[in-house]
Amino acid sequence: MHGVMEAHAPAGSSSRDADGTTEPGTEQRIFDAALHVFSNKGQDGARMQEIADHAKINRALLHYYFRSKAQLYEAVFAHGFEQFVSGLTPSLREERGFEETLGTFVRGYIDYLHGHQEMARLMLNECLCGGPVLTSYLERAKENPEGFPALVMEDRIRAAVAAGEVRPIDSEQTMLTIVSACIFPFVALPTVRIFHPEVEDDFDAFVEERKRHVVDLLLRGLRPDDTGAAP
Amino acid sequence: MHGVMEAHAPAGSSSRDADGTTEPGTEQRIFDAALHVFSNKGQDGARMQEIADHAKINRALLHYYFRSKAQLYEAVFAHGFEQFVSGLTPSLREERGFEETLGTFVRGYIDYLHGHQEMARLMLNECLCGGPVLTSYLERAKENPEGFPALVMEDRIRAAVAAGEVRPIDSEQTMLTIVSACIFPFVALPTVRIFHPEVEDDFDAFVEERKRHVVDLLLRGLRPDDTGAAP
DNA sequence: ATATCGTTTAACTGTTTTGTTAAACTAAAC
DNA sequence: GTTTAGTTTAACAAAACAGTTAAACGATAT
Repeated sequence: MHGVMEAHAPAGSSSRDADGTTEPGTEQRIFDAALHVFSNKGQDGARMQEIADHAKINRALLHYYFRSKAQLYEAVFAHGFEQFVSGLTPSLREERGFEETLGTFVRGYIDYLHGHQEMARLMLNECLCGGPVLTSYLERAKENPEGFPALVMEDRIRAAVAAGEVRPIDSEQTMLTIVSACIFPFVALPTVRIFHPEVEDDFDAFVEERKRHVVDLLLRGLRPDDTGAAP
Repeated sequence: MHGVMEAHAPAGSSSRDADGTTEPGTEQRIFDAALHVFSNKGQDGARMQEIADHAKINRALLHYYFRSKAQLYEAVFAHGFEQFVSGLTPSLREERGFEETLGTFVRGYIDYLHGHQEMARLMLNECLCGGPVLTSYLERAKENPEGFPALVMEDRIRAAVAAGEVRPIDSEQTMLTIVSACIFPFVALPTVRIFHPEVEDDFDAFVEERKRHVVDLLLRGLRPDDTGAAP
C-alpha cells in the first residue's frame, strides 16, 4: 500500500449514510468494480477505464489507489482467494457421519459459489491461463492443508472408505467429481441458458435443485452395496 | 476467405516431405498456433506476433491469411466447434442399453477432451466471457438438436427414466453433472498438479482412471434400488 | 521464360491503453 | 483558519499493438 490515510472519507472504508444504510467506501468500490470487470473480461480484456467507471471514480484516482493493473489484479485475487478459503472452512468444522459431512460440504460449496459467482469465474479464468497467480497462492495453501477445504474433504472421504462407510473408490477422483459438479454449472450458465431458458427465470430454484441433485447422486453413487436406504 | 490459391505450397494444405512424413501447410500451422495461443491467453491476451511466431511465419503473412484477429478467432473457433460436435456424435450412433450408452458417451467425451485440451479451454474461456461467439454457435446448434451430442444424451437419460432403467432423477441436472465431471478435470489441471504431482507423471493413466471412476460413480448413482449388481 | 502466388522484410500509420503529473477543488480534522 | 488527504480535471508521454503497404524474393505451373 501507499499512504492512503483517509481524512476526507472515514477510515473504515465505508461511510454511514444519514439513512443508516452503510454504503461502501472508495477502496471497496474499486475492489467490487475490478472483480466485476476482471471476472467477465479477464486480466487482459479488462480496461482500467471501465473499472473506474464501475467504481464511479476516474482513472487518476484508480491509479492513486493501485499503481498498476497487475497490482490491482493481484489485490483483487488475494482478497477473493482469502474469502474463498475462509468461507468454506466452517462447513467442515463439525464432525458427524460421512453422509452429513458430504451433504453439508456440497450445499455450503454451492451456496458460496452462488453468492460469489464473479470470484468463481475469476479463479476459473486463472486456471485456464495456466494460472501463475493462482498457482502461487495454492503453493502457499499447500503449507497447511488442514486449512484448505478441498483437501480436508478429500481426507474425510479417505477415512470414510477406510471405515467402510462408502464403497472403496478413489478419494482423489471422487473429490474432483464433487468439485466439478459444484463449480461447473455456474461456468456453463451461458450454455445452459440457451437450451433451458427457464433456468434463468428462477435461478435460485435451480441452485436449490442443483444442491439436492448433487448430494443425492453422490450419496447413491458412493453408498456400499449392503446398506439399506431407510434411516 | 480471400484469394489464396497456393501455387508455391501444394493445395491440400499439407506438403509431403521427402521422408514421407506429412507436415502441415501454412494455413494449418496458423490454425494450430492460433488455437494454442488463444486457448492459453484468451482472445484479448493473445498477440498476433506470438501466433505468427508459433506458426513460424511473420505478422504480414498472418494478416495475408486472416484480415484481423477477430476473424482469425472466429475461424479457429468455428473449426474447433465443428470438430467437437462431429467428433462426439458417432459415439451416440448405436442404440443399446442405457448403461452401455452412458459408458460409451462418457469415455468418448473424455477421450475427445484428452485429445483436444486446447479446444476445450477455448470453449470454456468463451463460457466465462459471456461467450458472444459461443452463444451464436449454440443458437445455430439448437436448430437441429439431434446433431448436438449433449442434447441427444439428455434425451436418452429422459427415456431411460421413463423406462425405469434408472432412478427417477432430473435428466437436465444429470446431464449437467456428466458434462461437469468430464470437462472440469482438464480445466482444474493446474490446481490438481500442485496437490497431486503424480498425475502429471502419467497423465494417460490418470485419464483412464478418470473414465472408469466417472462411469462407475454415475451408473451406481443412477441405478434403481431393485437392480442386482451382477450382469 | 514468364506469370503466379506464397513468403519475407521493413517501414509506416493509427489507435488504444497504460501510467504519470500538476493544478485546482473539497470536506473533514486539528 | 489552516492543514490534510481524498478527489477531480486535463493534459501528457510512452509503449504496445493492430493493421497496411510496397518492394523484393523464390519456387511452381503453364
